[in-house]
Amino acid sequence: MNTSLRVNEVARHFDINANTVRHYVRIGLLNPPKDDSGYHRFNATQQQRLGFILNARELGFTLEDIQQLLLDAEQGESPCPHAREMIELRLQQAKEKLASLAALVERMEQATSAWKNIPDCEPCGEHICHLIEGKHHSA
Amino acid sequence: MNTSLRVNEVARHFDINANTVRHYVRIGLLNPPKDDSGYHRFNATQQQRLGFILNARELGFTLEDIQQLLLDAEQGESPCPHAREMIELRLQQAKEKLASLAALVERMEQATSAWKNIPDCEPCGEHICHLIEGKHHSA
DNA sequence: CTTGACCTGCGAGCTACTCGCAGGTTTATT
DNA sequence: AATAAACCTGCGAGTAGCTCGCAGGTCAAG
Repeated sequence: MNTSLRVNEVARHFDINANTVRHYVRIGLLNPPKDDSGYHRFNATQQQRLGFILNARELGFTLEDIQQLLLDAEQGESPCPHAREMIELRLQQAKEKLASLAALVERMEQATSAWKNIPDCEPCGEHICHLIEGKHHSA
Repeated sequence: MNTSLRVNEVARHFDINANTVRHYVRIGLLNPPKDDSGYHRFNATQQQRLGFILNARELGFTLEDIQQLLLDAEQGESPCPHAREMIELRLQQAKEKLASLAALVERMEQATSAWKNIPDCEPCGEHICHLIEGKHHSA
């Protein structure tokens, strides 16, 4: 666990894209020191940080949220209160998104179903595509 | 219907943000001619186009999809075959997104529920946030 | 000492807007 | 007619979270 990995190695270890790791470094979520060749080196602390980031991401936190939690911990404060607040907000947002996405799927299914009984339109200059412009999804 | 509206007027008419209209102009979805003062003017054709765009958007087509459909119609071909193909793909993608989002909401709800019985952690240097790093969401 | 495989950080691009801004247009007031 | 205020314009840049491409650096083998 005291090994110091390079970007590609740590990415393989966590089974993620190396570019994702580079992205987290770029935006400051990770701060791996550089070696003599100028390559980023991920020690145990940075590896733990990355593990934390991936866990938090799985729970719907944004990268900015995660940055805040890491900052809390660095400054010796418990990140838990923030985590509890944040997940409540993110959960609510996720539910809203879920609802609107479900509504979209519903609209799409109704449209495809209705389109089965409608022939293709010939371009007549009056409409662009009567399938899409039709009234069948406004009722 | 033969009125020629400016950006803000047409936006109000369709109840959308004027910047959205400008965006569509910028990416070429709309091609309103300019008047003597250099302002975009939306005639009946452009207004119909915008209406079509909004309808298609409601059905889950991407702006690129919509561009293709408009191109079909401009070239005198029926856009319907493309529309049928596209909506099938977009529907499938929307369903996948819906499933993963539902799974996320499920994980978040389980986590918040589990966290109710766990006190805040004090920073001890061993972990970053035991709520997030805990095993309760990997089981 | 050179070939080649592998790796690096960084710039730019992706979706569909949304915001801010310098500056042009129009209208009301002096 | 001049001017100030209100309104509107197009365009540059920013948003989330990656993902890709690329010029160039590193390193072991021959």
